[in-house]
Amino acid sequence: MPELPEVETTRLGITPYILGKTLSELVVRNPKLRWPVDSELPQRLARQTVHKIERRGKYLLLFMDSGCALLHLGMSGSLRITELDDRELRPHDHIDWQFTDGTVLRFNDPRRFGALLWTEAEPKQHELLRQLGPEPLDDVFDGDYLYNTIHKRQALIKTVIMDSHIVVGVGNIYASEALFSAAIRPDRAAGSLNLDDCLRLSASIKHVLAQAIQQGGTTLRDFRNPQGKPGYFQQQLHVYGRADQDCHRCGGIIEQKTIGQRASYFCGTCQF
DNA sequence: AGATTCGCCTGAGAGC
DNA sequence: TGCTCTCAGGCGAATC
Repeated sequence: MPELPEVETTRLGITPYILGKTLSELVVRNPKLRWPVDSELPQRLARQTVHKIERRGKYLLLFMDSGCALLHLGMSGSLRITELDDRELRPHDHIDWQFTDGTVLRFNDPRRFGALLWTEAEPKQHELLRQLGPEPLDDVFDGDYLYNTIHKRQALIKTVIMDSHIVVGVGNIYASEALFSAAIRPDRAAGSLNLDDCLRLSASIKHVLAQAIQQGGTTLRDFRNPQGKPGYFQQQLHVYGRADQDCHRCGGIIEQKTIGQRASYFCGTCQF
């Protein structure tokens, strides 16, 4: 389930293989993703070159000659690098980016919550990106920002830090981990956090995400980087998926609770 | 406006 | 073995 670190790992993984390369053909085997892939996209993209690959939140931005492709992995999507003579399609290999040198970027997405969109305008003005909050690793995301943004909110803090309008890229796994790291219970009202709480929490979010990127992301079931290697961050998860196990910090028992219809994990002893 | 719920999907795992 | 049921989850849309 790709969150920001997995998307960033993917970006870093594909960049050396496709940057500066020219697309010979975009093959769309199944256009039925979260939004249908524009049937004219293959024709439009043919012979265009990849000039830059950026990330905004969990969106990958592939800057081409006449516009920008927005790629979202949803929750089960992945990209892998292969070659044109690789005829062994796996189930759910929906899209191939075939480049003139024989390199293929292959998009696989069993649950089809992912997306491939195209914009010829400034991509950050795109409907889906315009509303997004700051990048968690940017300096503008800090304790002051967090406090000012959430101190009147009644919603639960875990729900709020997962809201992409507040800050992008914090999914279910890292939300639990960051709150553990900051010693804040996930079911506190966001507005009950004081400035010091917000300083710790913003720092924890940055720390957890940066660590996860460094480890190549988290592999729970099936995440692989574009070269097929798993991530290693799951080896240092403190609470996620550890219900009834002992707390690494205080020896208490990790609890599981549904918050905002999502499984949440925390230590009731050392998170307040 | 903010909070909450829904819907899109399929694979994995549990239970029978 | 094989069927059915439940759960997982990003996030926009719809609803309260």
